[in-house]
Amino acid sequence: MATIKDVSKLAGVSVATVSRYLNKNGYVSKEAELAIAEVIEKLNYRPNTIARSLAGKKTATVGLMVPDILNPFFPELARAIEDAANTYGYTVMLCNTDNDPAKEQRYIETLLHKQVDGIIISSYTIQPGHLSGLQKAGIPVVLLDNVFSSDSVVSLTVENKRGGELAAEHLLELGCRKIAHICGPLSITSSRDRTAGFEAVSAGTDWFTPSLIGYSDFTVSGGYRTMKKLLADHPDLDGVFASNDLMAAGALKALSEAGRCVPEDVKVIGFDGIGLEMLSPELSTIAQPIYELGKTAMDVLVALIGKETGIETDQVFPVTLTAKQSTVG
Amino acid sequence: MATIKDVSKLAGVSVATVSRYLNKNGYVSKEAELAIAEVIEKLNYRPNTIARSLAGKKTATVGLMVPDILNPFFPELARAIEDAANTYGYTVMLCNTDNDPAKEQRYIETLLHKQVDGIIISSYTIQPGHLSGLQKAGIPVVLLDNVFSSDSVVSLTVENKRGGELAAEHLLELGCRKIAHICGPLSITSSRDRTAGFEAVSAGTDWFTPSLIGYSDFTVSGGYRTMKKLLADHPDLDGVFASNDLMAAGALKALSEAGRCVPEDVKVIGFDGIGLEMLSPELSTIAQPIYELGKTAMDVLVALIGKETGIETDQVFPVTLTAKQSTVG
DNA sequence: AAGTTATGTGTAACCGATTACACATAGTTT
DNA sequence: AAACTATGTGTAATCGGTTACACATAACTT
Repeated sequence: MATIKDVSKLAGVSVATVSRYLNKNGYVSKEAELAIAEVIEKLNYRPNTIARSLAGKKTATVGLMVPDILNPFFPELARAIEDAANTYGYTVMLCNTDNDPAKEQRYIETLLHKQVDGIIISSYTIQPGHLSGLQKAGIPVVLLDNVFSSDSVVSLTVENKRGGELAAEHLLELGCRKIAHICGPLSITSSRDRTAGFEAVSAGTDWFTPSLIGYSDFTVSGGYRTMKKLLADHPDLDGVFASNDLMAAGALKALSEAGRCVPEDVKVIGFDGIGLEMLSPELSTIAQPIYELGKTAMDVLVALIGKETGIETDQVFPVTLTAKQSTVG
Repeated sequence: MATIKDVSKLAGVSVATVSRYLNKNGYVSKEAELAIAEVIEKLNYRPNTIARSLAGKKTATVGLMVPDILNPFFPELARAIEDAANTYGYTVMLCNTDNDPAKEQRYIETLLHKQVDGIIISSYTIQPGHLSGLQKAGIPVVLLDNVFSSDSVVSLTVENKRGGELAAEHLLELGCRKIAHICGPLSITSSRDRTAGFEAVSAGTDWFTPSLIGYSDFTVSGGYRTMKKLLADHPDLDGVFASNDLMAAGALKALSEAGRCVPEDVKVIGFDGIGLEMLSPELSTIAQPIYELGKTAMDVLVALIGKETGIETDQVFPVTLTAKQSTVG
């Protein structure tokens, strides 16, 4: 593989001039430019990224840490981030953390020593203290769905509480008079907020009782089990709001097995807006702008890497009601 | 961040000795060892991966190219590969190619210049010629689901044809007497093989006719549309084999909308074995050992990177029938 | 006792880029 | 005409490691 030296020799200039040409900084004469361009073409020369990183301190690589790429929410996010990264000339390193703080720490260390230019973290378990190594090294971080303000850490979230309200309101408007709620892990802020939104709307109604809230874990099987229990306790329920789409899908399955028709007997709405087009009936949901979240995360990260100032440290994105067959038939 | 020089100075030895200590090659005395270990601990020193790569030609990074991480097959693969990579101390760069040869080429170039140690490619469109740059640079490649023998390129596939046979046999054994087939893109070898397996079993029967085969595209909506058409042409069909699980899920949806009960009226089986636990009824499938495929891909890649010899260039993995509600109730 | 072999260490070249600095020349100001 | 400024280029240090090679000493061989 050709090096910058080969190019400089063949083009009859110094490596400095070639480097200036490549990076478009400093002066380079028209003649030199042409000569270099020609040689580069001829040798099919591409600068060695590793050497460039060592000298220039930039790797054009970002880390993406997600709990588990198997959860369909994260491929959507990853895809958006990868697309955006691509347009900026960045490459993405994928890290599955399993929400295991030890694994998270190991990956942060690894990414730190691989000198990624920035990191996007989606994690329920991360704590401000875990990021101190990155802060010290001046590596920018964008946090998804986990807010803790701090310099050089930007957080992106959605209107989780408003989403919970929207879901409850939607079911009420459709005539539901006994709405159950499958809530996610209480350790997760956004999960708590969604439930809070639901409660804000339901708590005042005559049908509401705390046992209509079933606690679950954001998985399909968890939603399935919790739905079964709710059905046993409240056979007359006519609406269900699950704090994420996977649990909602599990609820649909439990309802179908129990012989309930959706949406005729029971209306179901989820949260997230992941593309679960295989479901029948199709799932109504409170959709997050997942692609936009991912893209913005990357945009912001690139801005931080470029030491731009005036970046909002906390951005909250709107959610939108997407009514499908599971509520409106 | 501390460098090897800092360590060598504080420990009172040369950088060479520290390097030998770090890489466990060459001789290092007990005293030196202890002194170095102590200093490393004290400075919390970690070797700079970039510098190490530049000098040592190894980046401990591998590229993973997949068509689209949004297709649930690929997160499963990615997860397996990432887990395996992790145990070897490798990091994974994720690339979505969209089966676009130009994008593929760009990514190969990028990975080449980022000097990844190896690449795992899952692609329907890749051609032997596209890999010549990698071959020339001596970067090992493992190909998934796309066979073309060549040195330093290992291919991993599954018994696609046998899977098609298994699916057809399974439906026949369950009493189906008119089985439709939703086949995938004919441009994809494994897709053709699955269909060939189905045909091998069905072609001899009295009910078989070519119009029972519907052509589709490996997506949920494609499976849905094709199922509708098949139902219109053959209202009396009582079994469906789809060449992948996504199309099978689409078929289930179409059947449900058409008022057909699965598996009572129609039995459905897919192919792949991706975890579609949200479906009701749960989907029977011809399962590929996806996790094992991914893990093996990484194992083989590491072996190739280590210049091990005697690696089988073509490995074919078995498939297994997983009977669930969509065929056996 | 001389010749090997094993052990241990340091110097300096090298990987392939970037960039500070020195220097030269041409074009503008005063 | 002297003094600047803008343009253009090359030398060499630097990034932070690895490793070939030279050299020294200790431990075995015969």
